[in-house]
Amino acid sequence: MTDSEIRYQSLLHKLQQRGCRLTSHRLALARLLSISEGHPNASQLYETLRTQFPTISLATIYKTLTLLKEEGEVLEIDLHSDSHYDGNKPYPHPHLICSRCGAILDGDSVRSLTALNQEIEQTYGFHISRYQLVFYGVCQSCLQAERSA
Amino acid sequence: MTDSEIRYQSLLHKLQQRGCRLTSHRLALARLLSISEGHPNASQLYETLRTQFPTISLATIYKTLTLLKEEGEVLEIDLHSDSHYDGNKPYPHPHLICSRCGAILDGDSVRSLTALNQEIEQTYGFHISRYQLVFYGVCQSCLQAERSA
DNA sequence: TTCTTTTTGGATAATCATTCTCTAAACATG
DNA sequence: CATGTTTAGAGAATGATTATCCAAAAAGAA
Repeated sequence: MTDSEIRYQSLLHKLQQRGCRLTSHRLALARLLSISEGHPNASQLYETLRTQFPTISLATIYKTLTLLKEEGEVLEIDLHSDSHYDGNKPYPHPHLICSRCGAILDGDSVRSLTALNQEIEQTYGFHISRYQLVFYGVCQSCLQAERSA
Repeated sequence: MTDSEIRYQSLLHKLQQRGCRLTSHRLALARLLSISEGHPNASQLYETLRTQFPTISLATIYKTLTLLKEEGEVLEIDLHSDSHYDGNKPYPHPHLICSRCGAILDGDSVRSLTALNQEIEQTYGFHISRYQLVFYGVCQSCLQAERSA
C-alpha cells in the first residue's frame, strides 16, 4: 500500500467514524488531498475537482476541510487571507515559502525545533499547544536557476 | 527621551523622508503605535483614535500602516484574517498567543532561533529573508491563575 | 416495498477584513 | 493670490470564508 493510499484510508476512516456520509464529492476530495504533493488552497482543490464533478461547490470543499481539520487529518496553513491545506502531514511543522516560484515546502526534519520549543516554554512559562512557523525567502531550485543564469 | 518617544520620532522621520504629509490623523496613529504595549489590530487602532478624531476612517489606518510597513517601521502579524501590528519591534520575532486571555506576547530573546534559521538554510538550501513564527498555548499568568484557583 | 421522519449535504446568500477609486483638500510655485 | 499637482480619506468594491436553508439520502414503521 502506497503512502497516499494509507492517507486516503485514514481520511475515510475518520469521516466514517464521525458518522459522515461518504459522498462521491467527499471521496474525491479525500483522494485529492492524500495524493497532493504540494499544499493546495480551497480554490485550487475546487478547480481540480470541478473538471470531474461540475456540480461541486466551494462550500462543500470548505465544510469537508473543516471536518478533516477537526479530526486532525488535515493541517491548515494560514497565510494572508489565503489558507492552504496539507493532508499528508497534519501535524504542525515549519513551512518554507519561496518568493520567486511561490512553492510551499515542508520544513519538517529540523532537529533544532525541539530546542526552540523548550526554550520558549522555559523562558516565558508558556505552555505551547500548537504552532505555525512560516519562513519566506528563496528556495534551492530558484537559487540554482539564478546562479546558472 | 523615553523608548516610545524614540520610536515616535523614528516613525515620523520615515514618513517625512518619504515625502508624506504629517496630518493630525497620521501623527495620532504614529503616536498610538509607538506607545502601544500590546499588538493592536486595525479596528482597535481605529476605535481608539475615533474618540479624539471622529472623522478618521479605517482606510486611513490601513493606508498609513502599509506606508509604515514598507518603511520597515511596523511589523504586521498575520493571523487568521485579523492582522495585528507591532510598532515597537518592527523586526521579525516569535509571538506567543494565549488561547485563554487572547494576549499576544513577544517571544524575542530566544537564542535557539538562530540555530533554527541556520539549520533550515543548510538542510533545505533555502535563503530566508523573513519569517513569522506564532506559538499558540496558555500564557504564564493564565497558568498561574489556573493553579491558584 | 412504501410512506414517514429525521438527519446531513451542498448551493446560494451573507459577512467581514481589507483594498480600490475618486473627490476634495493641502501644499508648492509662479 | 491664483494655479497646478499631489495626496488624504470616505465610501464603494472585492474576495475569501461562513451561515442559511432547501433538497436529498438514510432509517424506521407498517
